[in-house]
Amino acid sequence: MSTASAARREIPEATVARLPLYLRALAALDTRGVEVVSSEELAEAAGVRSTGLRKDLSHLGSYGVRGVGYDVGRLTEEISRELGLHHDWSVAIIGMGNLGHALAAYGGFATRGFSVRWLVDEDPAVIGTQIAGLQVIDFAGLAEQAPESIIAVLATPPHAAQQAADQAIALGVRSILNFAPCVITVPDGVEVRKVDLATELQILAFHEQRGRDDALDAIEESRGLRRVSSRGEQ
Amino acid sequence: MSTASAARREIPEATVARLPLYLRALAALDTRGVEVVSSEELAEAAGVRSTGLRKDLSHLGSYGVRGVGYDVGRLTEEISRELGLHHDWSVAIIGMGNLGHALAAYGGFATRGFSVRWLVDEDPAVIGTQIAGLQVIDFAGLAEQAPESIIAVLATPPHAAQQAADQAIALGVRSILNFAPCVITVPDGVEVRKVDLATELQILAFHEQRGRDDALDAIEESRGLRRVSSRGEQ
DNA sequence: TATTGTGAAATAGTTCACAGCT
DNA sequence: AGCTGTGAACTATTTCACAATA
Repeated sequence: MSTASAARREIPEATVARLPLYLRALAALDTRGVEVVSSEELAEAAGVRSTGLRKDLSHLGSYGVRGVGYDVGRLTEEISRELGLHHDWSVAIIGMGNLGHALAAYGGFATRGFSVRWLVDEDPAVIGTQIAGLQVIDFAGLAEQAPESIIAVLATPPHAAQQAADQAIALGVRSILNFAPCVITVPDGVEVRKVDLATELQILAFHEQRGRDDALDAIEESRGLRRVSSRGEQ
Repeated sequence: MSTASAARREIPEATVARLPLYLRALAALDTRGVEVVSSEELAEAAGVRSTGLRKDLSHLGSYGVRGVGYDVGRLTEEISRELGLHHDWSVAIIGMGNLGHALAAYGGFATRGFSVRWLVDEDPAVIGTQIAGLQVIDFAGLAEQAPESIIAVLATPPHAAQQAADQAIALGVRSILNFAPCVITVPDGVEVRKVDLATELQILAFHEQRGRDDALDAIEESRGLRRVSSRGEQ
C-alpha cells in the first residue's frame, strides 16, 4: 500500500466507466464546433450530474478553467490518454454465430482506437469464409498472426465460452468482453467484462413490474409539475 | 395503491442486477439434476461471493434451510416471481440495421419470460420484409398491435435514437434497452438501460494499459521487473 | 461573476463475524 | 456439524457546500 505503483493516481472504477461517455459527448460537441464547455453542459450531454462530472475529472487532474469551463480538445486529449486510446487496439471476435457475425458487421466497435482485425471460429464449415471483409480463421491462425496484445470479444454459445476463453488467454489475451450468457473463470491479471442481453431485460422487467403504480403516477404528474420519483424512501 | 407498493421490501439495485445471474446458475444446476445447493456452490456458479449471495437473498426473504442450503426449484421460483417473470414480456426491436437484424436472430433474448414479437423500422425499403420469421412493421403498425406493456430494444443509429424512443414512449413503452451509442432523455417513470460496446472496450483498454504493472506485481511480487507492456504500435 | 475543484457529509454496497436453526 | 441470516464494520460512490480563482 506504499509502493511506487500504488502511489500512481488511483482512479475509481465508477469514474473509469464514465470516461467513455464524456469522450463521446466531447466528440459530439467538437463536431458541432464547440470549443469550450462547462461542466453543466457536458454533464447534460453525457447524462450525468455536473458535480459528479467535476469530481470524476478531478481524478485526472485540473484541466478546467474556473469561471470558463473545459477546453473540448484538451479534455478529449487528456481522457483519451487516460483510457489508453493513443494507440490502436486490435480486437478479435471469437465465435461466428448470429451474434459474432453481427458484431463483425456492426460499426459500433469501430470507434476511434479500436479495429476488429480477426474473426475466429473452430467450425471447419465457417473457417475460411469471408465476413465483413475479413476471413474467418481458427485459433491456430490467430496464434500465427497475433503476437501483440489484443482484446477478445467472446460471442460463442455458452457451452463453448470457457474453452474459447482459455485458448485466447493461452495466446496472451488479457482483456475479454464476454457476450456469452455464462460465467467464465480466468486467472489473475485477465480482465473480463460481460454484456448480457437477457440479464438486462430481466432487470427492466423487475422495474416495470415493481414500479408500475409509481411510474404511472410519475408520468401523469410530470405533465404539469416536475415530480422527482425518489425510489429510496420507506 | 402506491402505498402498498411503496411499503414493499426495498431491494437494492445492485442486488436486482445480480438476481438474473442467480437465476441462470440455478437453471444450470437444475438441468444437472441438482435439487439443493449451498450458498457457497451457488455463488461459485454465479461468479460472486457466498456472503454477498446470502445478503442478496436475504432481501427477498428466508428461503434457505440452515445446515442444508437452498432448494433449487423453490429459489428459482422466488427469484422469478421477484423479477416479474411469471408472465411473458413482449419485446419490440426498433431499428433493423446490422445490429437489430442480429438481435432479432439471436437466441439470447429468448430466455424464459421474454419473446421478441415485433420488429420496427421506418425505412420503407425494410418495412414488410421478413426477418427471423417476423415481418418488419413501422410505428403505426406497432401502435395497432401493441396495446399491452412491452419492452423496447433500441438498435437504431444514434441520430435516430431519441426520436425512436419518443415514439415508443408515446405508445406506452416504459422500459428501454438502448444499444445506440448516445444519451436519450426520457420522462420520469421510463426506465432506460444501456448497452454500449465501444464503452466496454474502452474500459478494457484502460485496464489493459493501466493495470499491467499491478497485475504482474500481484502474480510475481519478486523482482522489480519494470516491464513495458508489449502492445503493438502501428 | 461564473465556474471549477474539493473536503466533508450522506448514501449505497460489500465484507466480516457470529448468532441462530435444522 | 454445517450452513443460513444478519447486525456491525468497512469501503466505495455520490451529493453537498463552498473556497479558490480566472
